[in-house]
Amino acid sequence: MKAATIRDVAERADVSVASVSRVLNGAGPVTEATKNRVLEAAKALQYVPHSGARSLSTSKTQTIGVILPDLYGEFFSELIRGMDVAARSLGYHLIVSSSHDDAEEASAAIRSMRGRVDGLIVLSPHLDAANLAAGLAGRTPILLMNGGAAAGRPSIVVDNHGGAVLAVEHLVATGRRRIAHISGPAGNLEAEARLAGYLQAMAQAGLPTSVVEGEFTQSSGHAAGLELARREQRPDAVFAGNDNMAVGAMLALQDAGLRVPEDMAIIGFDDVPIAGLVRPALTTLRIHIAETGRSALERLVRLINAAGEAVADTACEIVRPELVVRPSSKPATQNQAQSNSGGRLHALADTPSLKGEKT
Amino acid sequence: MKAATIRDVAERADVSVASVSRVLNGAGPVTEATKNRVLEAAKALQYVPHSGARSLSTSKTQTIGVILPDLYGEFFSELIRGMDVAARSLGYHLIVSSSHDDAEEASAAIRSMRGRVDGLIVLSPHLDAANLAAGLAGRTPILLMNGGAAAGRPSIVVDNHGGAVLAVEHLVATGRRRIAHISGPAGNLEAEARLAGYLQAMAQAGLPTSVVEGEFTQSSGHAAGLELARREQRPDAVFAGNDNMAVGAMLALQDAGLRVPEDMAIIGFDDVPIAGLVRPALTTLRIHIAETGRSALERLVRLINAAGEAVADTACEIVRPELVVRPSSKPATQNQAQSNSGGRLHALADTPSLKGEKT
DNA sequence: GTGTGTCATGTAATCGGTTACACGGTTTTT
DNA sequence: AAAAACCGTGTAACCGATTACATGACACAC
Repeated sequence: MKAATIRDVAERADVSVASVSRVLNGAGPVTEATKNRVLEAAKALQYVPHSGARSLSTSKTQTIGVILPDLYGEFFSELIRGMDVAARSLGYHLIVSSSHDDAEEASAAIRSMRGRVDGLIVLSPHLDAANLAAGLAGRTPILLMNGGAAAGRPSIVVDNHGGAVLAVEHLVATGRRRIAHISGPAGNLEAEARLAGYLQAMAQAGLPTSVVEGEFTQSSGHAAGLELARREQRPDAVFAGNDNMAVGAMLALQDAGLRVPEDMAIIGFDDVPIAGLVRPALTTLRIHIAETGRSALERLVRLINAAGEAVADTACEIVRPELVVRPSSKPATQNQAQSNSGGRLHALADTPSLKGEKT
Repeated sequence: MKAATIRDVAERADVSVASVSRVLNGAGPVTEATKNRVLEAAKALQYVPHSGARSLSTSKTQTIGVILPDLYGEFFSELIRGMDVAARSLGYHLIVSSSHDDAEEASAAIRSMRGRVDGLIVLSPHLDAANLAAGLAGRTPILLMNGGAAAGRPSIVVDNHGGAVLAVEHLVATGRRRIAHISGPAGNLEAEARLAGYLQAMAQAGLPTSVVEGEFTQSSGHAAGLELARREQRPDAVFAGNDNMAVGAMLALQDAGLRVPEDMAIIGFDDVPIAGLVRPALTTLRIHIAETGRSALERLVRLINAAGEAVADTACEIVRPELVVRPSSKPATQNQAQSNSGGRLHALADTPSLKGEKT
C-alpha cells in the first residue's frame, strides 16, 4: 500500500487538489463544510504531506545544512546543540555533514546540498575561497565559520588571536615564565591564529617560545604532554590550542607524576563542558559554544529571509573569548602539595546557559 | 541570477534534457561528442543538480532522519558520530531532530520527515506504539532504539537490566553493601530497566535498596550526590543510571569532602568518553556508543534496500553492556589516603575504536 | 531495394505538491 | 434590472529532475 497523496485526499473528499492544499495550509478561502470533508478524508487516509514535493514547488526546504570538519569531541556537539535549539524554534531542520578531510571533499559536500537546504553554515577550515565560490553557484546563502574571514561574506569568527594573548598574559601575570604551546594542526586557520597570538604575546613579554605540534585531539595532547614532561628544561606552564588537547596533556603530566598546577599550569581554549569536570578544573577561554551556534543559525535564517534584498549582510561578527580562571592555572606559590586543594570552583554552578538541563 | 537547471544545460549544449541526465548519471548510451558538449556546458554554467527534484522523481532522498529526545551530553553526540561515519560511507545524509518533550511532539517530528528521508532511526523514549503507527503511514522504514522493544519491529535495544545487574554484582563482589541507585527520570524506559535491574540484583544479594531520583543530567547527579553524602547512614557505593549523573555525583561527593572510591565507590552506565577522563576514572558499563550508532545506520540502510521484500527484518538486536572497571570502584580496603593512587588506568589507551583520532 | 536490428537521441509523462488564473454563482450597487 | 464586486472552487502550469517509449539514422543481410 503506497502512501496517500494529495490527489487521493481530493478524490475522497470530492474536491480539487487546490482545495485540499488550501485547507491543509490554512491559506485561501474555504467553506466550513469543505474544510471538514477534507480534514476527514485526510485523517481517514492517514495523509501526511510529502515535504520533498512541497519543497520543490515552493523552493523552500525549511532545512539548513551544517558542514563540519569533524564530529569528534564536545566542541562540535555543543555547537550543533545550539543550532538545533534555534532551528527547532524557527521551524527548520538540520542536516549535518562532517569529516571532510580536504577542500575537494568539502566542496563536494556543499554541492550535494543543492536543492536540499535553504542555507549553509560552513565550518570546514580547509575550505579555500575558490572551492567555496564553486559551491556558491546556486546563490545559496552561506554563513562562514571557518576561521578565515572571507572578505565580504557573512561570517562569524572567534578572535583566536586575542584569546591566545589573554591566555599568555594570564599565565605571565600569575608568575609563569617558561610557557609552552601545544598547537593545532598546520593548515587549520583557527590553530594558526592561536599560535600567532601565543607567539606575539610571548614576544611582547620578552619570553622564549616553545611549540609542540598537536592535532586538536586528546591523544595528540597526551603525546605533547609526555614530551613536555620529559624535557630537561621543563616548562612551568602550557597553553594548549584547545580544551581537548589540554585535557590530554593534563592526564599525561599527571601520569608522569607531575602536579597541576604546582609543577605546571595548564590552560585550554573553548570551554567545552568537560573543562569544568576534570580535576583540577581547567582554566580556559570561554566561547559559549552553544550560544554561538544558536546565534549563527538565527543569523543564517535572517539571511535566507532577506535573500535578494538590497541591504546585504556581509559583516564579519567577532566572538571574543573570555578568560575563565579555574584551578589548573593557580599560581604555583599559593598551592601546596595537597592534590585537590582549595580554591576549587563549583563546577556545576559555573556552566554557561543553554545547558539543556531539565530543571 | 538564478541557478542553472538541467534545461539550461541542455539548451546550451544543444541536446535534450534526457541526454544531459544520461551524461551526468553515466546511465544510457551517449556519443563521446555529446558527452563532451554536455560536460562543457555544465561546467560553463556551474551546474549543480537539484537533489530535491531528483528525490521527487526517483523516490530516493539518500537521507536518513534521526529522532532524538535530546542533544545534550556525550551519549548522543557519540551516537550521531557513529551514524555519520556509516552514512558517509554509504552515501547518505543525516538529518537530526531533537528535543521532543512529549510523544505528540515526537510524532509530529516523525511526520514532518515524510518525503525528506528514506528511513528513520527513532530514539524517543516517550514514543508509544500508537503514535509510532500514525507516523508509519507512509511505509517509511523505521529502526527503533527507544529502549522498549516494540514487538515485531526492527529495533536495537541495550540490555539495561542485565547491565545494571552486572554493576551491582561488581560492587557487591568488591565488598560494598550499602549500595544506592541514582535513577533516571520516571517514564524513561531505559531508566526504568536499569532501576529494575538494580532492584533485582540487590534483592538477589539480600541487600536493602535505596533510590534517589535523577534526570540523567549532570546537575541532577550532583544534587543526588549531595543528598547521599549528607545521609546519616551513608552508602558505601552508588550506581548511577548513566555516566552523566555519575560524574555529577562524584564531584558532589568530592566537594563534600568524601573520597572516591575509599568512602564511596561510584559506577556509571554508557562509557561516554568523559568517563575515562575524570579522576578517579569512572567504572562503567560500556556500550560502544559510536559502534552501535554505526551498526544501527547500516542496518537501516539494509532495511531500506530490502523494502518490500519477503524476508522482513523484524529482529530485536540486543546490545549487551560490558563492565569496565576503573579506579572509581576499587575496593575500599586496597586504596589508602593518597588521592590518585595506584592502579590508574591509562585512560587514552583505554578508548573504544571509532574515536576519530587522526593518527 | 526492402527489411531488420542497433543505437543515439528526443518527447513527454511522472513524482507530489503549490498557486495564478478562470469560472460560475451570490450578493451588493446604482 | 444590469453592472460590479465578491467568493468558493476547479483547471492546469510549474518546480527540476528521471525515464519509458518513440523516432530517425545508419549498417547489414537478403
